[in-house]
Amino acid sequence: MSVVPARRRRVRKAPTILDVAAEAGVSKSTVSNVVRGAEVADATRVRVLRAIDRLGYKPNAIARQFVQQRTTMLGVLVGDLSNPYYAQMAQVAERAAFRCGYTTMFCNIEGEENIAVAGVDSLLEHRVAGMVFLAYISRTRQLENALKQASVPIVFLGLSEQWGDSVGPQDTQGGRVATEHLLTLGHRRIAYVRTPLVEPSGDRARYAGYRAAMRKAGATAGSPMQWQPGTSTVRAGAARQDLRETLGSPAGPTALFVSNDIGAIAMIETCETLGFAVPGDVSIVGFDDIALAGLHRISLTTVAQPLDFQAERAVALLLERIADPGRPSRHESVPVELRVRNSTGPPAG
Amino acid sequence: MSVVPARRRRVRKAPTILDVAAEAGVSKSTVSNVVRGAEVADATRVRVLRAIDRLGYKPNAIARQFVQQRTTMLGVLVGDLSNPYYAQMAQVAERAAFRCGYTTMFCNIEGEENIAVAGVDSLLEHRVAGMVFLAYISRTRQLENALKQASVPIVFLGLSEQWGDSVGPQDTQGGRVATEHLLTLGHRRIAYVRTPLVEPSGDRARYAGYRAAMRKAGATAGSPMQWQPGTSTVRAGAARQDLRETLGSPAGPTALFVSNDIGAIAMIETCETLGFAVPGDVSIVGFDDIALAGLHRISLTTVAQPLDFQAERAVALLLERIADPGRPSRHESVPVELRVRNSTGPPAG
DNA sequence: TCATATCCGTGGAACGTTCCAGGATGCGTG
DNA sequence: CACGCATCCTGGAACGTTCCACGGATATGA
Repeated sequence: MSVVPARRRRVRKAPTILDVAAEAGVSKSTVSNVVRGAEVADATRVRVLRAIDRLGYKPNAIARQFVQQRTTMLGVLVGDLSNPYYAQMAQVAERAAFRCGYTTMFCNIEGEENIAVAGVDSLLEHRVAGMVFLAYISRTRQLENALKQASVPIVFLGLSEQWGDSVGPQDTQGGRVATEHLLTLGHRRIAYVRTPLVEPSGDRARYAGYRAAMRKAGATAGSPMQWQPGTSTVRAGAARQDLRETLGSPAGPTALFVSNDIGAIAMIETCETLGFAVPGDVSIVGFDDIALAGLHRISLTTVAQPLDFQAERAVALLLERIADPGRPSRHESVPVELRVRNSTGPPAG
Repeated sequence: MSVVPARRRRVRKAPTILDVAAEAGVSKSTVSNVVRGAEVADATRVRVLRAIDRLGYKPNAIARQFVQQRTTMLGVLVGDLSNPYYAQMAQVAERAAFRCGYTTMFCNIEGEENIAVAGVDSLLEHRVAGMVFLAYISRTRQLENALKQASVPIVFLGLSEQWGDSVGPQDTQGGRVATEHLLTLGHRRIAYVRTPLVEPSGDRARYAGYRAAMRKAGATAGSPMQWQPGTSTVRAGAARQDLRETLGSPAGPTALFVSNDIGAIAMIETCETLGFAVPGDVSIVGFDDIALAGLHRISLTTVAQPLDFQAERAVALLLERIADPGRPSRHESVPVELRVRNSTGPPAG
């Protein structure tokens, strides 16, 4: 009876570097060197590679990450994957990361803070090398703390942020050109419509652009109308208004600037359901230029922001910071561009 | 001068279980027990929890996974996140996995086999506990091998497969009801249009349903028309045809059954660009019922498959198999339902 | 021939956790 | 008091890799 405790048996245990070493008749270090692409004499290398092939060895990334005390995983906190705005950025970010040898862990936060906090925790427990924050959630104290206490780099994508790195569109400029487009068409009563689907700071900047353009043209800027897609009432300040009445009244807006495309498309739907033609009775401008906006049937005039480019930059910034954590934080804002389509036209009458 | 090699120093090293143990005055095992929720006397537990809080300790999932020789990560191979069909399923799958304590690693394969193979490799190196295959790529030998050699469970989502588990829609039934709908409207010349955006086996089944319905009604089923969205030519067998001529000819189809919604919506665009009204000149039916199809401006008649339900089931099947690898493989096909909207109507004349 | 340099390969420590056998303590019972 | 038992905690081994200092050949130069 052996005193040595039997090695726990497993079904079809995956071969390790030691199995390969034995098979090839070299030390584990040599196998490690081959796998990592370090200098090894050619003859030895092929011997090892053959052994790897015979055994079907796959390096254990978990063990590697464990010993190296760092991972090649990025975490992505994404607001809502079924929203094409996020989906597209998420996709590009994943591709960019993969190209650089990083895998990507996603966490859908669905606009809920507690999920977001749990997601951050989970990502940190998995020791991701960095995080991409790609969400519109209005960050409360708890989430803010969770993010700030995280000892890993964070890049904010689609918005600019005081701390960490960030990549976002030129929101103010975008708000301005959208509004100027409507003014040029002859509109004077233009409303700014805010939906919950946009990040608060970006929203404020877009509104600021709108205000600036209105003021410059001598038109009166209204306060933002809050709108929840799917409903037909809006809130302006404390007052609730019925959308049908608002648009139907003689003093009502002839054009709407909705702060994001998903909201703008939903607004087109709602307006038409209420019997207002777009752009005949009301012109609508969006923001983002998601793929959907370009469909003929939709044809939304919008402010295009280069989603792919931003996602690429975000990953690039993140990797730079991972490589050099001491680097001062960077904030990139990328130019936007008006895309005129068929949801806007001159005001009626 | 000390002979003992100095422990490599790191900036702000994350606290480990040992730091917590020292802080709380207990052994590392006790801390481990607290963290894992094992039985620990209440007094000790609070002492440990306080220490955890003071130090800001976060369990190291990498180390845990390493010692346990298994992870709580699922890999998802997704065809194309910017396609809402996948995005929605991916989102639901991620949520379901997260609820069960699993994190999700995504890999966008973008329809390219070599990316898919590299992605599978990467997921396996990270020792994911299982994989969800959510893509339309036609699997060539190499990818097929990579998947089969993977020693982890795989579930195919959105398609049925001979091996592994799978969850998919009742494709044949769906093809039948879509076709019957058009027949009922009075169409006799109905074409089946295949785009590269659908998984081959699902496509074949939908076509089979179409054929069956046509035969039963005494109409002649054509061979599938291959169509690449964005172009205006189709291939039927070996022959290339111009879409404008095809639809314009007196013997041309009065209705199209496109095998997926993204393709169907693109087809509406193309038809209208070519001057054919939908549904006036040509009726179009899709398959999937993505959110987009329900927009007023699109209003696509389509075969609805419960995407959320399928994604949930796929994760459930995967976790069951992870828990019991010996379980016989399961294939679930879920019922579909015709959703009649405004892209179909009686044939012209 | 010896010293030195170069080239390749090796062995051991370390990473942070889990798991398990067993130790310490306290309590009830014969 | 001795013993058994329950309760609670502990220490060590193991996981698969990387990294580093070192070792043994072989070549080079004096």
